[in-house]
Amino acid sequence: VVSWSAMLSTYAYGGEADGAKACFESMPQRNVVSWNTMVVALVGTGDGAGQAKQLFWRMPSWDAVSWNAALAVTADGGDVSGAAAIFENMPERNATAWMSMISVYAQHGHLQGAGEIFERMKQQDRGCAAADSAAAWNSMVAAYAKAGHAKAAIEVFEAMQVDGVAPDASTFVILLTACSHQGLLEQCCYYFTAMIGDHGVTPGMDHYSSMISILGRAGQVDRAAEVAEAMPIRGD
RNA sequence: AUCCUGGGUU
Repeated sequence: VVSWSAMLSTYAYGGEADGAKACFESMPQRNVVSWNTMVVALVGTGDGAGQAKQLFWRMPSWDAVSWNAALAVTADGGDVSGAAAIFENMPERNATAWMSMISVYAQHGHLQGAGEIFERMKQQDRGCAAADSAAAWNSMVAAYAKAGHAKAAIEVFEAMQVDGVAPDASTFVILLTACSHQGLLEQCCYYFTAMIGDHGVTPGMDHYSSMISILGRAGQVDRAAEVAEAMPIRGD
């Protein structure tokens, strides 16, 4: 079952819905992972969302991954309230569910909804993986960043540290680009430096390219070149 | 083996 499911996900990855279907149907046995993989495989093909939803409801049983997949499919169709309904009716909410729901709201500009989910997560899930993970906070930082509220994003960034959660590499990618979109050049440089010095995060290609593009847009070609020089590896 | 956070382009 594991190898068949692995094969199935290979089809899914390549966007080959037909191959995935054939594979799914010829499997000797299917478990919940196979079903989940198939549901995801259908997404992004023609009327895939509808088919994925149908398949989802035909599943013999669901796990947390299944529900999250259904949530994602619904949200991709732009159906925010539908996604919210699935979220509310999920038997179990893992870290992924919380983060997905936050980002669904954020992507549709519903900052308040995102904030409410975030608060609920912190209350219901404290001590568990979700609320303590940088990723969960990242989705909230990103929510504000996306809305163009760099200042609020920075506040969340600071709040996470007060809560004892260490920002990770992704946090800084979000933060740097949020500042750049707001034209907060000096803040970018500040956080880039702090990231390395105070947080012990090694800058990756993502961070370098953010910095270079920010500096470039600000006309600071010399500083952009300096950053590029400092890269340990050759860039793209 | 399957869902999920985050940037640049859309």
